Amino acid sequence: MVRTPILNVATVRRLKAFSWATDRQVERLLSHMRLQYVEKRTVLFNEGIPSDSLYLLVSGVAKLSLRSPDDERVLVSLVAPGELFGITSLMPGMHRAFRSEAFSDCWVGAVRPEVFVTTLLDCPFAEFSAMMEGTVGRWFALLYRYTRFQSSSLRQKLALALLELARKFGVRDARGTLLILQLTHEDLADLVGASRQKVTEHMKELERQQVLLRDRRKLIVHPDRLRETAGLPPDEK
Amino acid sequence: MVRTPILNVATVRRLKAFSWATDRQVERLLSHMRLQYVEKRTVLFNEGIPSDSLYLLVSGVAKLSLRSPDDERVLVSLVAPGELFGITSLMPGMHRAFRSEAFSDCWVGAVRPEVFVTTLLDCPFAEFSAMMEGTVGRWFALLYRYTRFQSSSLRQKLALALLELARKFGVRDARGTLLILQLTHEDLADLVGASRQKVTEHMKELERQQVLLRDRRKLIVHPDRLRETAGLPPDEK
DNA sequence: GCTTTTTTGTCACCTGGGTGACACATAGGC
DNA sequence: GCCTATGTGTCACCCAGGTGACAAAAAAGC
Repeated sequence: MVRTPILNVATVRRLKAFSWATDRQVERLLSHMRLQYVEKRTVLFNEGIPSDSLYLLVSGVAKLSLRSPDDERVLVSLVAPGELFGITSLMPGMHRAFRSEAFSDCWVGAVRPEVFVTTLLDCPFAEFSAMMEGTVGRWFALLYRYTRFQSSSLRQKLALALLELARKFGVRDARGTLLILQLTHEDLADLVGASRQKVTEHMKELERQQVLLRDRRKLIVHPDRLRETAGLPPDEK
Repeated sequence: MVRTPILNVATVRRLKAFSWATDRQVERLLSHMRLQYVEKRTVLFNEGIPSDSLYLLVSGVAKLSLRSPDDERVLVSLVAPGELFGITSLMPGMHRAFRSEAFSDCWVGAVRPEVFVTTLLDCPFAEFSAMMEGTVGRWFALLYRYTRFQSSSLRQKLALALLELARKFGVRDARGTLLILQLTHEDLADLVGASRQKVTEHMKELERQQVLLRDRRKLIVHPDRLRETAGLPPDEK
Protein backbone atom coordinates (compact mmCIF):
# COMPACT_ATOMS: atom_id res chain seq x y z
CA MET A 1 0.00 0.00 0.00
CA VAL A 2 1.20 3.47 -0.85
CA ARG A 3 1.10 6.15 1.77
CA THR A 4 -0.67 9.40 0.89
CA PRO A 5 1.87 12.22 1.00
CA ILE A 6 1.32 15.13 3.32
CA LEU A 7 0.61 18.32 1.43
CA ASN A 8 0.78 21.13 3.89
CA VAL A 9 1.07 24.83 3.40
CA ALA A 10 4.74 25.01 4.35
CA THR A 11 5.72 22.28 1.87
CA VAL A 12 3.84 23.87 -0.98
CA ARG A 13 5.14 27.34 -0.29
CA ARG A 14 8.65 26.00 -0.73
CA LEU A 15 7.86 25.26 -4.39
CA LYS A 16 9.01 27.86 -6.87
CA ALA A 17 5.58 28.06 -8.43
CA PHE A 18 4.01 29.27 -5.17
CA SER A 19 6.82 31.03 -3.36
CA TRP A 20 5.16 34.40 -3.84
CA ALA A 21 1.72 33.40 -2.56
CA THR A 22 0.45 34.03 0.96
CA ASP A 23 -0.26 31.27 3.46
CA ARG A 24 -3.96 32.03 3.25
CA GLN A 25 -3.97 31.63 -0.51
CA VAL A 26 -2.05 28.38 -0.48
CA GLU A 27 -4.27 27.02 2.25
CA ARG A 28 -7.38 27.83 0.30
CA LEU A 29 -5.92 26.33 -2.86
CA LEU A 30 -5.00 23.09 -1.10
CA SER A 31 -8.50 22.73 0.24
CA HIS A 32 -9.73 22.59 -3.35
CA MET A 33 -7.08 20.21 -4.61
CA ARG A 34 -7.94 16.60 -5.28
CA LEU A 35 -4.92 14.41 -4.67
CA GLN A 36 -4.58 11.22 -6.69
CA TYR A 37 -2.14 8.39 -7.10
CA VAL A 38 -1.23 7.58 -10.69
CA GLU A 39 0.59 4.36 -11.49
CA LYS A 40 3.48 4.26 -13.93
CA ARG A 41 2.35 4.23 -17.58
CA THR A 42 -1.19 5.37 -16.71
CA VAL A 43 -2.54 8.11 -18.95
CA LEU A 44 -3.76 11.19 -17.09
CA PHE A 45 -5.13 12.94 -20.14
CA ASN A 46 -4.92 12.52 -23.88
CA GLU A 47 -4.27 15.10 -26.53
CA GLY A 48 -7.39 16.58 -28.06
CA ILE A 49 -9.74 16.29 -25.11
CA PRO A 50 -11.18 19.39 -23.40
CA SER A 51 -8.86 20.93 -20.89
CA ASP A 52 -10.57 21.41 -17.54
CA SER A 53 -8.02 20.76 -14.81
CA LEU A 54 -4.67 22.13 -13.84
CA TYR A 55 -2.25 19.68 -12.24
CA LEU A 56 0.51 19.91 -9.70
CA LEU A 57 3.01 17.08 -9.72
CA VAL A 58 3.59 16.24 -6.07
CA SER A 59 5.99 13.34 -6.49
CA GLY A 60 7.29 11.07 -9.23
CA VAL A 61 7.89 12.01 -12.85
CA ALA A 62 5.24 12.72 -15.47
CA LYS A 63 5.67 12.71 -19.22
CA LEU A 64 4.17 14.88 -21.95
CA SER A 65 4.05 13.37 -25.39
CA LEU A 66 2.47 13.67 -28.78
CA ARG A 67 1.45 11.27 -31.54
CA SER A 68 3.18 12.12 -34.82
CA PRO A 69 1.67 11.64 -38.30
CA ASP A 70 3.48 8.33 -38.76
CA ASP A 71 2.14 7.19 -35.41
CA GLU A 72 5.34 7.57 -33.43
CA ARG A 73 5.39 9.11 -29.97
CA VAL A 74 7.34 12.31 -29.58
CA LEU A 75 8.42 12.83 -25.99
CA VAL A 76 7.87 16.54 -25.52
CA SER A 77 8.92 16.96 -21.93
CA LEU A 78 9.35 15.33 -18.56
CA VAL A 79 7.68 17.02 -15.61
CA ALA A 80 9.56 17.28 -12.31
CA PRO A 81 7.95 17.29 -8.84
CA GLY A 82 6.71 20.74 -7.87
CA GLU A 83 5.85 21.73 -11.42
CA LEU A 84 2.41 22.68 -12.68
CA PHE A 85 1.24 21.04 -15.87
CA GLY A 86 -1.88 20.79 -18.00
CA ILE A 87 -1.56 24.50 -18.62
CA THR A 88 -3.87 24.63 -21.63
CA SER A 89 -6.64 24.67 -19.02
CA LEU A 90 -5.75 28.32 -18.36
CA MET A 91 -6.77 29.33 -21.86
CA PRO A 92 -10.42 29.56 -22.91
CA GLY A 93 -11.86 26.53 -24.65
CA MET A 94 -8.50 24.94 -25.32
CA HIS A 95 -8.04 21.27 -25.78
CA ARG A 96 -5.10 19.29 -24.50
CA ALA A 97 -2.10 19.69 -26.77
CA PHE A 98 -0.19 16.73 -25.38
CA ARG A 99 -0.87 13.44 -23.77
CA SER A 100 0.22 13.22 -20.18
CA GLU A 101 1.11 9.95 -18.53
CA ALA A 102 2.98 8.82 -15.46
CA PHE A 103 6.61 8.11 -16.25
CA SER A 104 7.02 6.66 -12.80
CA ASP A 105 4.43 6.18 -10.05
CA CYS A 106 3.18 9.67 -9.20
CA TRP A 107 1.13 11.66 -6.78
CA VAL A 108 -0.74 14.38 -8.58
CA GLY A 109 -2.92 17.22 -7.30
CA ALA A 110 -5.71 18.54 -9.53
CA VAL A 111 -7.48 21.91 -9.27
CA ARG A 112 -10.01 23.63 -11.43
CA PRO A 113 -8.26 26.44 -13.27
CA GLU A 114 -10.91 28.97 -12.14
CA VAL A 115 -10.16 28.18 -8.53
CA PHE A 116 -6.45 28.42 -9.16
CA VAL A 117 -6.66 31.85 -10.74
CA THR A 118 -9.23 33.42 -8.48
CA THR A 119 -7.49 32.16 -5.36
CA LEU A 120 -4.00 33.26 -6.24
CA LEU A 121 -4.67 36.34 -8.28
CA ASP A 122 -8.05 37.55 -7.26
CA CYS A 123 -9.22 38.53 -10.71
CA PRO A 124 -12.01 37.03 -12.86
CA PHE A 125 -10.98 33.84 -14.60
CA ALA A 126 -12.56 34.78 -17.91
CA GLU A 127 -10.48 37.93 -18.17
CA PHE A 128 -7.28 36.28 -17.07
CA SER A 129 -7.74 33.53 -19.53
CA ALA A 130 -8.58 35.86 -22.44
CA MET A 131 -5.44 37.76 -21.60
CA MET A 132 -3.37 34.60 -21.65
CA GLU A 133 -4.77 33.75 -25.05
CA GLY A 134 -3.90 37.15 -26.47
CA THR A 135 -0.35 37.06 -25.14
CA VAL A 136 1.12 33.61 -24.66
CA GLY A 137 -1.23 32.11 -27.20
CA ARG A 138 1.47 32.89 -29.75
CA TRP A 139 4.05 30.85 -27.82
CA PHE A 140 1.69 28.02 -27.64
CA ALA A 141 1.03 28.00 -31.37
CA LEU A 142 4.75 28.05 -32.01
CA LEU A 143 5.38 25.22 -29.60
CA TYR A 144 2.68 23.27 -31.35
CA ARG A 145 4.33 23.73 -34.72
CA TYR A 146 7.83 22.98 -33.49
CA THR A 147 6.83 19.80 -31.68
CA ARG A 148 5.15 18.57 -34.88
CA PHE A 149 8.28 19.49 -36.82
CA GLN A 150 10.24 17.02 -34.75
CA SER A 151 9.11 13.97 -36.64
CA SER A 152 8.17 15.45 -40.00
CA SER A 153 9.67 15.35 -43.45
CA LEU A 154 10.56 18.60 -45.14
CA ARG A 155 7.36 18.44 -47.17
CA GLN A 156 5.30 18.15 -43.99
CA LYS A 157 7.18 20.97 -42.31
CA LEU A 158 6.49 23.20 -45.27
CA ALA A 159 2.81 22.36 -45.15
CA LEU A 160 2.72 23.09 -41.42
CA ALA A 161 4.47 26.42 -41.87
CA LEU A 162 2.20 27.44 -44.73
CA LEU A 163 -0.85 26.58 -42.65
CA GLU A 164 0.35 28.89 -39.91
CA LEU A 165 0.98 31.63 -42.44
CA ALA A 166 -2.45 31.11 -43.96
CA ARG A 167 -4.03 31.49 -40.54
CA LYS A 168 -2.19 34.75 -39.92
CA PHE A 169 -1.90 36.32 -43.32
CA GLY A 170 -4.53 34.58 -45.39
CA VAL A 171 -7.56 36.13 -47.04
CA ARG A 172 -10.23 34.03 -48.70
CA ASP A 173 -10.13 34.01 -52.47
CA ALA A 174 -12.06 32.23 -55.19
CA ARG A 175 -9.14 29.89 -55.72
CA GLY A 176 -8.28 29.25 -52.04
CA THR A 177 -6.53 31.28 -49.34
CA LEU A 178 -4.34 34.09 -50.60
CA LEU A 179 -1.27 34.97 -48.55
CA ILE A 180 -0.87 38.72 -48.49
CA LEU A 181 2.83 38.47 -48.00
CA GLN A 182 5.80 38.39 -50.33
CA LEU A 183 7.81 35.40 -49.17
CA THR A 184 10.88 34.14 -50.96
CA HIS A 185 11.87 30.49 -50.92
CA GLU A 186 14.77 31.61 -48.77
CA ASP A 187 12.36 32.95 -46.13
CA LEU A 188 10.44 29.70 -46.14
CA ALA A 189 13.70 27.77 -45.86
CA ASP A 190 14.67 29.78 -42.78
CA LEU A 191 11.25 29.15 -41.31
CA VAL A 192 11.39 25.37 -41.63
CA GLY A 193 15.14 25.04 -41.16
CA ALA A 194 15.97 23.69 -44.59
CA SER A 195 18.02 24.67 -47.61
CA ARG A 196 16.63 27.04 -50.20
CA GLN A 197 17.12 24.53 -53.03
CA LYS A 198 15.08 21.78 -51.42
CA VAL A 199 12.32 24.24 -50.59
CA THR A 200 12.18 25.21 -54.26
CA GLU A 201 11.88 21.56 -55.24
CA HIS A 202 9.12 20.82 -52.76
CA MET A 203 7.19 23.98 -53.58
CA LYS A 204 7.18 23.01 -57.25
CA GLU A 205 5.97 19.58 -56.29
CA LEU A 206 3.19 21.01 -54.09
CA GLU A 207 2.14 23.18 -57.02
CA ARG A 208 2.05 20.15 -59.27
CA GLN A 209 -0.17 18.40 -56.72
CA GLN A 210 -2.49 21.43 -56.63
CA VAL A 211 -1.93 21.96 -52.93
CA LEU A 212 -1.02 25.53 -53.76
CA LEU A 213 -0.62 27.82 -56.74
CA ARG A 214 1.20 31.00 -57.49
CA ASP A 215 0.00 34.19 -59.07
CA ARG A 216 3.16 36.16 -59.85
CA ARG A 217 4.86 36.16 -56.43
CA LYS A 218 1.75 35.72 -54.34
CA LEU A 219 0.85 32.33 -52.94
CA ILE A 220 -2.62 30.85 -52.90
CA VAL A 221 -2.90 27.81 -50.70
CA HIS A 222 -5.55 25.18 -50.15
CA PRO A 223 -5.70 24.68 -46.36
CA ASP A 224 -7.50 21.35 -46.41
CA ARG A 225 -4.98 19.79 -48.71
CA LEU A 226 -2.17 21.36 -46.71
CA ARG A 227 -3.51 19.73 -43.57
CA GLU A 228 -3.57 16.46 -45.41
CA THR A 229 0.00 16.70 -46.64
CA ALA A 230 1.10 17.85 -43.18
CA GLY A 231 -0.40 14.68 -41.75
CA LEU A 232 -2.89 16.54 -39.57
CA PRO A 233 -6.46 15.38 -39.05
CA PRO A 234 -9.01 17.26 -41.22
CA ASP A 235 -10.12 20.58 -39.79
CA GLU A 236 -13.11 20.03 -37.52
CA LYS A 237 -14.61 23.48 -37.80
CA MET B 1 6.54 61.04 -45.59
CA VAL B 2 4.56 58.37 -43.87
CA ARG B 3 1.28 59.19 -42.26
CA THR B 4 0.79 58.23 -38.62
CA PRO B 5 -2.05 55.72 -38.40
CA ILE B 6 -5.08 56.49 -36.29
CA LEU B 7 -5.28 54.24 -33.28
CA ASN B 8 -8.67 54.75 -31.74
CA VAL B 9 -10.61 52.73 -29.25
CA ALA B 10 -12.98 51.25 -31.79
CA THR B 11 -10.16 50.05 -34.03
CA VAL B 12 -8.29 48.43 -31.20
CA ARG B 13 -11.31 46.75 -29.72
CA ARG B 14 -11.81 45.00 -33.03
CA LEU B 15 -8.53 43.13 -32.49
CA LYS B 16 -8.83 39.65 -31.06
CA ALA B 17 -6.33 40.42 -28.32
CA PHE B 18 -8.58 43.13 -26.87
CA SER B 19 -12.08 42.09 -27.82
CA TRP B 20 -12.94 41.33 -24.20
CA ALA B 21 -11.71 44.63 -22.74
CA THR B 22 -13.95 47.59 -21.93
CA ASP B 23 -13.76 50.91 -23.78
CA ARG B 24 -12.39 52.55 -20.66
CA GLN B 25 -9.56 50.06 -20.37
CA VAL B 26 -8.57 50.32 -24.01
CA GLU B 27 -8.70 54.08 -23.84
CA ARG B 28 -6.43 54.15 -20.84
CA LEU B 29 -4.04 51.66 -22.45
CA LEU B 30 -3.81 53.71 -25.63
CA SER B 31 -2.96 56.82 -23.68
CA HIS B 32 0.13 55.01 -22.41
CA MET B 33 1.17 53.58 -25.74
CA ARG B 34 4.10 55.09 -27.61
CA LEU B 35 3.60 54.67 -31.33
CA GLN B 36 6.66 54.32 -33.53
CA TYR B 37 7.49 53.80 -37.16
CA VAL B 38 10.01 51.04 -37.85
CA GLU B 39 11.59 50.74 -41.25
CA LYS B 40 12.03 47.40 -42.98
CA ARG B 41 15.06 45.47 -41.69
CA THR B 42 15.40 47.64 -38.57
CA VAL B 43 15.97 45.70 -35.38
CA LEU B 44 13.48 46.47 -32.62
CA PHE B 45 15.18 44.36 -29.96
CA ASN B 46 17.89 41.75 -29.88
CA GLU B 47 17.94 38.41 -28.09
CA GLY B 48 19.56 38.54 -24.67
CA ILE B 49 18.72 42.09 -23.69
CA PRO B 50 16.41 42.88 -20.75
CA SER B 51 12.77 42.71 -21.61
CA ASP B 52 10.94 45.87 -20.60
CA SER B 53 8.30 46.62 -23.21
CA LEU B 54 5.36 44.86 -24.67
CA TYR B 55 4.57 45.60 -28.31
CA LEU B 56 1.47 45.73 -30.43
CA LEU B 57 2.00 45.44 -34.15
CA VAL B 58 -0.29 48.05 -35.68
CA SER B 59 0.57 47.57 -39.34
CA GLY B 60 3.19 45.80 -41.42
CA VAL B 61 4.87 42.49 -40.65
CA ALA B 62 7.46 41.84 -37.95
CA LYS B 63 9.84 38.95 -37.71
CA LEU B 64 11.15 36.98 -34.74
CA SER B 65 14.43 35.20 -35.23
CA LEU B 66 17.31 33.57 -33.47
CA ARG B 67 21.02 33.15 -34.09
CA SER B 68 22.00 29.49 -34.20
CA PRO B 69 25.36 28.05 -33.01
CA ASP B 70 26.73 28.05 -36.55
CA ASP B 71 25.66 31.66 -36.92
CA GLU B 72 22.68 31.12 -39.14
CA ARG B 73 19.40 32.90 -38.57
CA VAL B 74 16.43 30.77 -37.67
CA LEU B 75 13.18 32.49 -38.55
CA VAL B 76 11.00 31.64 -35.60
CA SER B 77 7.82 33.42 -36.54
CA LEU B 78 6.24 36.24 -38.47
CA VAL B 79 3.99 38.61 -36.55
CA ALA B 80 0.74 39.78 -38.14
CA PRO B 81 -0.93 43.16 -37.54
CA GLY B 82 -3.02 43.15 -34.37
CA GLU B 83 -0.76 40.72 -32.56
CA LEU B 84 1.09 41.40 -29.33
CA PHE B 85 4.75 40.46 -29.21
CA GLY B 86 7.75 40.82 -26.95
CA ILE B 87 5.89 38.70 -24.43
CA THR B 88 8.92 37.83 -22.31
CA SER B 89 8.33 41.27 -20.76
CA LEU B 90 5.40 39.73 -18.89
CA MET B 91 7.68 37.41 -16.95
CA PRO B 92 9.91 38.66 -14.13
CA GLY B 93 13.47 39.48 -15.02
CA MET B 94 13.33 37.75 -18.37
CA HIS B 95 15.56 38.63 -21.24
CA ARG B 96 14.52 38.66 -24.87
CA ALA B 97 14.52 35.17 -26.30
CA PHE B 98 14.38 36.26 -29.92
CA ARG B 99 15.47 39.14 -32.03
CA SER B 100 12.65 41.15 -33.47
CA GLU B 101 13.00 43.15 -36.64
CA ALA B 102 10.69 44.74 -39.17
CA PHE B 103 10.02 42.38 -42.07
CA SER B 104 8.28 45.21 -43.88
CA ASP B 105 7.84 48.83 -42.83
CA CYS B 106 5.82 48.75 -39.61
CA TRP B 107 3.92 50.83 -37.14
CA VAL B 108 4.44 49.50 -33.66
CA GLY B 109 2.91 50.51 -30.33
CA ALA B 110 4.91 49.98 -27.15
CA VAL B 111 3.61 49.80 -23.57
CA ARG B 112 5.25 49.00 -20.28
CA PRO B 113 4.09 45.55 -19.22
CA GLU B 114 3.04 46.83 -15.77
CA VAL B 115 0.67 49.29 -17.39
CA PHE B 116 -0.70 46.62 -19.67
CA VAL B 117 -1.46 44.21 -16.86
CA THR B 118 -2.78 46.65 -14.31
CA THR B 119 -4.97 48.40 -16.86
CA LEU B 120 -6.55 45.32 -18.34
CA LEU B 121 -6.60 42.99 -15.41
CA ASP B 122 -6.54 45.17 -12.35
CA CYS B 123 -4.18 42.99 -10.33
CA PRO B 124 -0.61 43.66 -9.16
CA PHE B 125 1.96 43.14 -11.89
CA ALA B 126 4.42 41.29 -9.66
CA GLU B 127 1.88 38.62 -8.83
CA PHE B 128 0.63 38.27 -12.34
CA SER B 129 4.10 37.90 -13.63
CA ALA B 130 5.15 35.37 -10.98
CA MET B 131 2.08 33.39 -11.92
CA MET B 132 3.01 33.46 -15.59
CA GLU B 133 6.45 32.19 -14.74
CA GLY B 134 5.09 29.30 -12.70
CA THR B 135 2.65 28.26 -15.39
CA VAL B 136 3.63 29.16 -18.95
CA GLY B 137 7.30 29.29 -18.02
CA ARG B 138 7.40 25.63 -18.98
CA TRP B 139 6.08 26.36 -22.46
CA PHE B 140 8.63 28.99 -22.88
CA ALA B 141 11.51 26.72 -21.89
CA LEU B 142 10.25 24.13 -24.34
CA LEU B 143 9.94 26.63 -27.12
CA TYR B 144 13.47 27.73 -26.40
CA ARG B 145 14.78 24.18 -26.71
CA TYR B 146 12.79 23.38 -29.83
CA THR B 147 13.81 26.53 -31.66
CA ARG B 148 17.47 25.69 -30.94
CA PHE B 149 16.86 22.15 -32.16
CA GLN B 150 15.96 23.52 -35.56
CA SER B 151 19.51 24.05 -36.69
CA SER B 152 21.39 21.59 -34.51
CA SER B 153 23.12 18.29 -35.12
CA LEU B 154 22.03 15.26 -33.16
CA ARG B 155 24.98 15.72 -30.80
CA GLN B 156 23.89 19.28 -30.04
CA LYS B 157 20.28 18.27 -29.55
CA LEU B 158 21.35 15.64 -27.05
CA ALA B 159 23.42 18.18 -25.16
CA LEU B 160 20.46 20.59 -25.11
CA ALA B 161 18.08 17.91 -23.87
CA LEU B 162 20.50 16.77 -21.17
CA LEU B 163 20.93 20.34 -19.99
CA GLU B 164 17.19 20.67 -19.57
CA LEU B 165 17.07 17.39 -17.66
CA ALA B 166 19.97 18.49 -15.46
CA ARG B 167 18.11 21.67 -14.60
CA LYS B 168 14.99 19.74 -13.62
CA PHE B 169 16.30 16.51 -12.22
CA GLY B 170 19.90 17.24 -11.36
CA VAL B 171 21.51 17.19 -7.94
CA ARG B 172 25.05 18.39 -7.37
CA ASP B 173 27.59 15.64 -6.92
CA ALA B 174 31.34 15.56 -6.45
CA ARG B 175 31.75 14.47 -10.07
CA GLY B 176 29.19 16.84 -11.64
CA THR B 177 25.39 16.93 -11.78
CA LEU B 178 23.68 13.63 -11.09
CA LEU B 179 20.38 12.98 -12.86
CA ILE B 180 18.02 11.26 -10.46
CA LEU B 181 16.14 9.61 -13.27
CA GLN B 182 16.47 6.28 -15.02
CA LEU B 183 16.48 7.18 -18.68
CA THR B 184 17.03 4.65 -21.43
CA HIS B 185 18.62 5.61 -24.72
CA GLU B 186 15.22 4.99 -26.22
CA ASP B 187 13.73 7.72 -24.00
CA LEU B 188 16.45 10.13 -25.00
CA ALA B 189 15.90 9.24 -28.65
CA ASP B 190 12.19 10.07 -28.32
CA LEU B 191 13.09 13.34 -26.65
CA VAL B 192 15.40 14.56 -29.39
CA GLY B 193 13.59 12.88 -32.27
CA ALA B 194 16.34 10.48 -33.29
CA SER B 195 16.92 6.75 -33.55
CA ARG B 196 17.95 4.75 -30.53
CA GLN B 197 21.11 3.48 -32.25
CA LYS B 198 22.50 6.91 -33.04
CA VAL B 199 21.77 8.08 -29.53
CA THR B 200 23.82 5.17 -28.20
CA GLU B 201 26.70 6.12 -30.47
CA HIS B 202 26.67 9.77 -29.48
CA MET B 203 26.31 9.01 -25.78
CA LYS B 204 29.38 6.78 -25.95
CA GLU B 205 31.22 9.55 -27.70
CA LEU B 206 30.14 12.14 -25.10
CA GLU B 207 31.39 9.77 -22.39
CA ARG B 208 34.71 9.45 -24.16
CA GLN B 209 34.95 13.25 -24.28
CA GLN B 210 34.23 13.44 -20.54
CA VAL B 211 31.12 15.52 -21.08
CA LEU B 212 29.24 12.95 -19.03
CA LEU B 213 29.81 9.67 -17.24
CA ARG B 214 27.70 6.80 -16.09
CA ASP B 215 27.48 5.08 -12.77
CA ARG B 216 25.45 1.92 -13.43
CA ARG B 217 22.37 3.37 -15.07
CA LYS B 218 22.59 6.81 -13.56
CA LEU B 219 23.96 9.72 -15.56
CA ILE B 220 26.33 12.33 -14.25
CA VAL B 221 26.68 15.30 -16.54
CA HIS B 222 29.00 18.26 -16.68
CA PRO B 223 26.75 21.25 -17.50
CA ASP B 224 29.51 23.62 -18.63
CA ARG B 225 30.84 21.14 -21.15
CA LEU B 226 27.31 20.33 -22.22
CA ARG B 227 26.67 24.00 -22.94
CA GLU B 228 29.81 24.04 -24.97
CA THR B 229 28.91 21.01 -27.06
CA ALA B 230 25.40 22.39 -27.49
CA GLY B 231 26.91 25.55 -28.93
CA LEU B 232 25.45 27.78 -26.21
CA PRO B 233 27.37 30.68 -24.66
CA PRO B 234 28.95 29.83 -21.28
CA ASP B 235 26.58 30.11 -18.33
CA GLU B 236 26.66 33.67 -17.02
CA LYS B 237 25.60 32.93 -13.46
C1' DG C 1 13.65 51.08 -71.79
C1' DC C 2 18.02 48.85 -70.22
C1' DT C 3 21.07 47.26 -66.46
C1' DT C 4 21.79 45.21 -62.05
C1' DT C 5 20.22 42.50 -58.37
C1' DT C 6 17.36 39.16 -56.49
C1' DT C 7 14.89 35.01 -56.93
C1' DT C 8 13.91 30.56 -58.99
C1' DG C 9 14.86 26.10 -61.09
C1' DT C 10 17.82 22.13 -61.66
C1' DC C 11 21.80 19.79 -61.73
C1' DA C 12 25.58 16.24 -59.52
C1' DC C 13 27.62 14.98 -55.45
C1' DC C 14 28.19 14.22 -50.31
C1' DT C 15 26.90 13.20 -45.53
C1' DG C 16 24.24 12.71 -41.18
C1' DG C 17 21.34 10.03 -39.52
C1' DG C 18 17.55 6.25 -40.28
C1' DT C 19 16.94 1.00 -40.57
C1' DG C 20 17.46 -3.83 -39.68
C1' DA C 21 20.01 -7.23 -37.65
C1' DC C 22 22.30 -9.44 -34.11
C1' DA C 23 25.50 -10.20 -29.90
C1' DC C 24 26.08 -8.98 -25.40
C1' DA C 25 24.96 -6.98 -20.82
C1' DT C 26 21.82 -5.96 -17.21
C1' DA C 27 17.93 -6.14 -14.34
C1' DG C 28 13.73 -7.81 -12.64
C1' DG C 29 10.50 -11.56 -11.49
C1' DC C 30 9.83 -15.38 -8.78
C1' DG D 1 19.95 -18.18 -8.26
C1' DC D 2 17.97 -18.85 -12.93
C1' DC D 3 15.19 -17.18 -16.73
C1' DT D 4 13.21 -13.78 -19.38
C1' DA D 5 12.68 -9.22 -20.80
C1' DT D 6 14.67 -5.09 -21.54
C1' DG D 7 18.59 -2.10 -22.59
C1' DT D 8 23.26 -1.35 -24.94
C1' DG D 9 26.86 -1.58 -28.45
C1' DT D 10 28.12 -2.04 -33.21
C1' DC D 11 27.69 -3.40 -37.65
C1' DA D 12 26.46 -2.57 -43.12
C1' DC D 13 23.43 -0.28 -46.01
C1' DC D 14 20.18 3.37 -47.66
C1' DC D 15 18.01 7.84 -48.29
C1' DA D 16 16.43 12.63 -47.29
C1' DG D 17 18.20 16.55 -47.46
C1' DG D 18 22.61 19.69 -47.47
C1' DT D 19 26.09 22.00 -50.69
C1' DG D 20 28.03 24.27 -54.62
C1' DA D 21 27.45 25.71 -59.12
C1' DC D 22 25.23 27.80 -62.79
C1' DA D 23 21.47 29.29 -66.05
C1' DA D 24 17.09 31.38 -66.59
C1' DA D 25 13.50 34.42 -64.99
C1' DA D 26 11.67 38.32 -62.37
C1' DA D 27 12.06 42.58 -60.00
C1' DA D 28 14.04 46.83 -58.91
C1' DG D 29 16.79 50.84 -60.03
C1' DC D 30 17.28 54.74 -62.68
